[in-house]
Amino acid sequence: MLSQRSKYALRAMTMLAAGKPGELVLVADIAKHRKVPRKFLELILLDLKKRGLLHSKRGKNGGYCLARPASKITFGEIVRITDGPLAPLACASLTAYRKCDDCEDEKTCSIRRVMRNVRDSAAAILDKVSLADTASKTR
Amino acid sequence: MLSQRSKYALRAMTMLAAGKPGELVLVADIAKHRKVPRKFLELILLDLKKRGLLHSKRGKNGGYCLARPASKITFGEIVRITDGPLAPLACASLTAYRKCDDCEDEKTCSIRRVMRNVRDSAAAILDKVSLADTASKTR
DNA sequence: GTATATGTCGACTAAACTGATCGGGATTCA
DNA sequence: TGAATCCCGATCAGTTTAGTCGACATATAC
Repeated sequence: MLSQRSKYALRAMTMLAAGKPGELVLVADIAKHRKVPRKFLELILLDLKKRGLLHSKRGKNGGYCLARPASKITFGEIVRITDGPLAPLACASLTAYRKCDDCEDEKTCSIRRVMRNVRDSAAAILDKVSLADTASKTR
Repeated sequence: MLSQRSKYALRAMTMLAAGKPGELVLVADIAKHRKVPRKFLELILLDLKKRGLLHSKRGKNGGYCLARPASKITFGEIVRITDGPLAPLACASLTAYRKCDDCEDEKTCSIRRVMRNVRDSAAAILDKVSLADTASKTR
């Protein structure tokens, strides 16, 4: 299950995708419209910014906007940033591979094989769906 | 990502599936061969038993065995017992549906729609793969 | 320059969860 | 009886999660 963090991130991003590209939106506005605790949202947006998904401007009339066109930001990216790898097992992850501690033979591990399939099918969806695919329906 | 619990459960179950049907196996043996902390494994097996996946016998010459043919026990069942619903969001779950707190219109929620697809594709795999599919390769 | 709005950031907290251990109880068999 | 074995409640340390607080940096408007 996705963390609250991830859910909030997705909500915020779909809201930004629904507006005009480049238009700055206040953290407070996102928090209000998407029902996200304000201060918590700040942390999440900051993180998304550091990972290159958002731009921000400080000071008066500041705010956040998408760093790229909505069509170039996928659900997969957002989820990986806020929740970590998609794969159910680290040894089945592409973006965050790590060898199992106790598994001798990765090649023949049927658990890994199955989980790799799960990962692949999740990635096939999440890495294809972009914020643009949701923008029209979200407002 | 799957919890350690789930990983241990899957390892234990594949081991039981690899043996003769109905043959009793000691917790201690599973713990040893699958490198799972013994006491922790007891809890997990007990849980799987309560949910109808395992049979056990107490006392001398006791042990655990699968409660059904390996072909009738799926990865999906095991994961749901040890890790909860497959869906990334409760509102996208079939077996553990719960309405989103803050989502007004489920019908048009694009986040939900995407996550429902992810759930469906994961379930399509995990509910189809059974322990029998792994048994031959696991020994 | 000053005031003010706004993002930035580190520290902090309470609660829940995770992974695991301990000690003993109940049951079965020989 | 006694050894083997599953059953079970209590406990625990560490991590994660969700969220708050307060101060600071920066930009704009005046």
